[in-house]
Amino acid sequence: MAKKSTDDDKSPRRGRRPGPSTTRAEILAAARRLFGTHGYEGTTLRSVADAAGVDPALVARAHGGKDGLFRAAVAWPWDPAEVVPRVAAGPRSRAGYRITRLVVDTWEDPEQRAPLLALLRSAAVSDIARTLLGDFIRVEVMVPLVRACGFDHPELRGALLGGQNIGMAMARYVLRVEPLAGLDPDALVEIVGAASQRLLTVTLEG
Amino acid sequence: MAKKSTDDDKSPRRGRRPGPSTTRAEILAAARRLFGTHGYEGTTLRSVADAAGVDPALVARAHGGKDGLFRAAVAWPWDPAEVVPRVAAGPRSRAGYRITRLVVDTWEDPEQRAPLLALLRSAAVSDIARTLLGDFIRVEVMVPLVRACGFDHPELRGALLGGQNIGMAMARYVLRVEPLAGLDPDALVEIVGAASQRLLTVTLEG
DNA sequence: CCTTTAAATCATCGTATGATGATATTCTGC
DNA sequence: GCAGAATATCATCATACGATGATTTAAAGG
Repeated sequence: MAKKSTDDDKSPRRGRRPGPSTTRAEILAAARRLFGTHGYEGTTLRSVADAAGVDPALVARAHGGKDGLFRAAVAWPWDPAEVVPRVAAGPRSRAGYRITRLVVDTWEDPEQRAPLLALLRSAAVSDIARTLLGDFIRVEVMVPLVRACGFDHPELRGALLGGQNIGMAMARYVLRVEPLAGLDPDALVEIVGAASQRLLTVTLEG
Repeated sequence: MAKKSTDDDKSPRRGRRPGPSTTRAEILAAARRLFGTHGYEGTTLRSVADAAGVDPALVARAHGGKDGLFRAAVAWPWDPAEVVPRVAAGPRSRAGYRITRLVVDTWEDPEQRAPLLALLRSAAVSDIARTLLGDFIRVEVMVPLVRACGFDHPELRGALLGGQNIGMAMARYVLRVEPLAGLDPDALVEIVGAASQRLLTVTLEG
């Protein structure tokens, strides 16, 4: 059936394509989508290749193997060094709401949701994901945020806040439990923000 | 190390063993351990066979394939029909604490922790796990508990509570973020219980 | 007893996965 | 304009996985 390659081509022609190449970025985008949907183990290099419309070997090499591809796919969407001081600024009595707002806004942006989902979905099996998630709480965002807001026991409160947000994300975006999954983001911030505020201010013995 | 045996090494002898067989239960125990450590995809039937000291084919068949083995491994450790009314009994002002106590007690029992870990670690990739976890919130425990305690919006509050507890478990038992991971269980109940109580009593518009 | 059923291993089968060497094409620096 | 780096596919490779048919041994039931 395939004769002349008028346009019904089936053979993608062997070497490099003319013009500037955006393939690496497309591979990354496809990987982000698939890692976010199926997690680390559930995503194969071949499925990424399919989604990106390229040869599997290219996917395997372009970012340095599957691990490298995953690392690149879950790179943090914003810079904590910039975000933490900005969110910490403001009245302490609303700090829980501001932190929750940050988390919910990030999740609600479809662009940023994929890497977070990938991280969450892979925390079970991938040491990389587990380390990144742990650092998100301990080192990058949660604990520094609590500390910057001037609350005591920043490590414990940061861990509690991190858990709170991870659980909310699991229920809303992974398990999709209704009516939580369909709840208006502002209402969600209101509710979870109040709970977070309590975690920040409740007295801790010791 | 090895028991004294005349034919001391390699050949496990072909057919059924004399005496009553506990192998099915041992396979299940090994599976629970491994699913809890590595999740669904990260656990292979061969690794379970190794851990149980048994032929892989036996593992594959004994509980009806990998799916059947997983289902058996994460069977719920207690009967919701008995537990829900018991926890619901008592003053509403302490309901959040009692619910948290139930969850923490379950997680702190090493026997019961493995299946919960397996569920949590596999929620990303396994439809079975996702369904079971969702039903835990929606149908079996959380929502019924909120309803039995007589609070309004039981679906939403149950989902929020479920998320709260899942997040706490992720941070404490999967990511093992300190000092949350090392926190005394009673102190944990005190803190998370307060947050849960708030989720039960905060006013929800609509 | 003797037949049936359950328990256990062995030997594969088909498939999928991540990786890599080989090769073809295009772009870039000099 | 040409050497070399960057892009892209093709063709495999070794490995690992879950499943299953075949066979052997022990228990159970009449």
